[in-house]
Amino acid sequence: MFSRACEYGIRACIHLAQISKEGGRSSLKAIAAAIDSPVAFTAKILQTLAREEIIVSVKGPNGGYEVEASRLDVITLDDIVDAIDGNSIYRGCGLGLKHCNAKKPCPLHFQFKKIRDELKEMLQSTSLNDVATGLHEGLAFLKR
Amino acid sequence: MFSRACEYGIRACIHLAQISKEGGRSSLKAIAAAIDSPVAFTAKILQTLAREEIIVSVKGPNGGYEVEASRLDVITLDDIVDAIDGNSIYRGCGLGLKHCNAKKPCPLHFQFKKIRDELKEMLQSTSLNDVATGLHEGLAFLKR
DNA sequence: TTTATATCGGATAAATATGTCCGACTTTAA
DNA sequence: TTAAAGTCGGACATATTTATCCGATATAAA
Ligand code: FES
Ligand code: FES
Repeated sequence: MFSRACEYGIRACIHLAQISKEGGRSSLKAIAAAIDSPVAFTAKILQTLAREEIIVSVKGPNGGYEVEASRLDVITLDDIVDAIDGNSIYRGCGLGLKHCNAKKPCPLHFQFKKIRDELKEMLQSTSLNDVATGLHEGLAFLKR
Repeated sequence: MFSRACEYGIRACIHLAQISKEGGRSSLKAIAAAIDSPVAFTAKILQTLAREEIIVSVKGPNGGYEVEASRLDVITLDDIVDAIDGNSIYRGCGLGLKHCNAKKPCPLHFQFKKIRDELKEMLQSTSLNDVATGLHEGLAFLKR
């Protein structure tokens, strides 16, 4: 579905959302530990997310990463996926034709479209705030 | 969604379904041309599909590959995906946790499950016969 | 001003997926 | 019986993704 980088990115953002909600901040190491991901690789992904202005990086002692509390409701999963994996989920064809194209569809175009639209809707309508809640209550997990 | 190999595999099977329906047979070269895929790589995939008894390989002159006409209704897209990509679409977690597990779900488990179940239903309920029809009528394409 | 703590970013390495090559084998038809 | 057409499968090559390393840079606190 998503690249590994994107999976780490989403998990990192969810973790950060939870921390940021309480006014906190999380360092690279802490994030990697929280989501059980390779530290250096996670750093790259966080840099990308910071460049795309989804998260904020703070250098120096007591530094780390955070999400602006006021934007927790605004940032959606789709923003994260788009920043890391681009729009290939939407533009790509399920059978690997150059681009998905309803004018010259692959034999599964309409079946794929239905599912993809649902995925799109889900990603676009789910904010970081939405998803950080269950986590805090111990109902969901970012590592196992 | 699927690996490239799986995309080629599905496209090859759809092409073969169309040919086999008319009692024909298609050679490796012809298949690769029909679905616009690299010949040698396609050979590997067809070998896998033949080993899994989804398609039949016929050696020698006038040989090639075919699908038993009587099984066109029985073989589903899910069979093909399973033969090439395995069950990772179903067993894997959307956020990359070891396995999808409702007892200790990731924060997006229920959202993912819904979409995945729909995909599963689609793949399991679509036979080669279903999908080869529109193709024959020029309503769908295997390359572009 | 110094020191410790962090991120930044470029180079590199390892792993996986994709793609190629070629000799061996099988089968049909001449 | 021989030649041609085709698949089989192992070894090899390339591309992409994932992961690591390390020096440079920024910043807060002592
Ligand atoms: S053309 Fe294949 S999914 Fe749209
Ligand atoms: S646990 Fe993540 S999708 Fe089920």
